[in-house]
Amino acid sequence: MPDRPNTIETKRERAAAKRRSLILEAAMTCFLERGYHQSGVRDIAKQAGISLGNLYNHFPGKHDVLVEIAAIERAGLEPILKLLSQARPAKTLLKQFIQKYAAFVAEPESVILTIEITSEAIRKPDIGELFLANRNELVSALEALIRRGIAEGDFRAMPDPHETAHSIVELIDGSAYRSVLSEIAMKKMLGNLKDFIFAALEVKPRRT
Amino acid sequence: MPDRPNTIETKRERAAAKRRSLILEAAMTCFLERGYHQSGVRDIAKQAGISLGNLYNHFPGKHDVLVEIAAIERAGLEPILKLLSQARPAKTLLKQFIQKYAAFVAEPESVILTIEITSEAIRKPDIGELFLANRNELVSALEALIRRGIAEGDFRAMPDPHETAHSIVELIDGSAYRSVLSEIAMKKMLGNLKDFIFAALEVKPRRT
DNA sequence: CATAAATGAACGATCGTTCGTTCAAATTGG
DNA sequence: CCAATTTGAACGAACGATCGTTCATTTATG
Repeated sequence: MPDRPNTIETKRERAAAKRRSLILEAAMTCFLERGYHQSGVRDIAKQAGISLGNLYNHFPGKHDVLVEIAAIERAGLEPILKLLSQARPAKTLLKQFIQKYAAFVAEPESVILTIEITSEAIRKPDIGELFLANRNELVSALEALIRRGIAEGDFRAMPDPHETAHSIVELIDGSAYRSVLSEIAMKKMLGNLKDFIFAALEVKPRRT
Repeated sequence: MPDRPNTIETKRERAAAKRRSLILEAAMTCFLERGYHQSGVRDIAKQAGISLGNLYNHFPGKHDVLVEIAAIERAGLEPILKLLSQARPAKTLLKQFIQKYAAFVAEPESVILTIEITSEAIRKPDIGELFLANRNELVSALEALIRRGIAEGDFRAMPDPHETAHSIVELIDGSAYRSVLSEIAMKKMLGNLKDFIFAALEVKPRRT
């Protein structure tokens, strides 16, 4: 077989993909350590161990590196989305969701990257849309769980389960931010977080 | 009266103070429009209508301008803190707090500035401390209100009123962010916000 | 050998800050 | 009360550094 263009191409592509992910990891390190605007393209290239010019062979520009990183952040949510779609009791699932999601977003890396991305999202529409897409996917899954919980009598009837799902996510996010910025262990907040959320969701027995 | 040194001095000081607030306002405009790192010192000076060099007669550097702006943001919380210390029923006060605080933090200016300041606070300790000080003052006032509500039988006994106060503030903050970033009117979220918070706080009648 | 990958010098722009200078107003001395 | 002197606000050129990006060139590879 003299010509195997696809095989050859994938070989090259594999190498290129490896370089790309190398650059992305390096960029993530820089953004975490110094912040997006404080990190120069030279810093990223140096961290990745490649030349300045070569970085531009793999990415159109600095902005696109951040976009890709923002997209990667999304991947971390996959197992949590899977959890939400399981067919177990709503209460149990919600409890596990709170734990898992809290543990995920309370990682200092996650908090700092999210803040960095959010502040960039204000003026860069493509990043903003990516951010909202991720969020909506999570909220929709949580909303479905809540609706199921209501139907099964585990949760009270509430005016707008979609908004409630948003509230729950924002509550956990807020706690995660605080745990990182104030250097308080997320573990210490989890108990109260669960108490607060379940108190807001659970059915209230009628007075006789 | 030949010599009135203090009067004269205050005259100068008044002028200087006026310039300072002029610069701060200009800087705020720039930071809102372009973001902190995208705003050059020249932009701020031009916006303020003064020269580049003169700005450095009034502020040691760009960083200090942001610090001052972060401190000013705090002033907006004053009326809300006052509200919380009133001697009215806890439920009524909490309802009013949610409305007022939500209206305040859902201003696009407030959201954008807060994100800008937060992202800077990660790596600038002085800004971080200022941010936390503001937050703690608000949370403590809210905690006192909650404790009063519990004592008066309006709210349920909860494991940690301090954490609950944090949760409430973070919940409103999160909604405010979303209302600005997703361009949804805060008004539309207020109903569900109140429902969620009160469901989490209110006493649950015992089953007979 | 042709093609892609990798390099780092170079570009123009802009960054935050410093500098010497100007000048009007305040203070002092006579 | 006027003249001499001190003060500090205002200015913008200049500094060195760094920014993101481009490009001609070299190196490696299929």
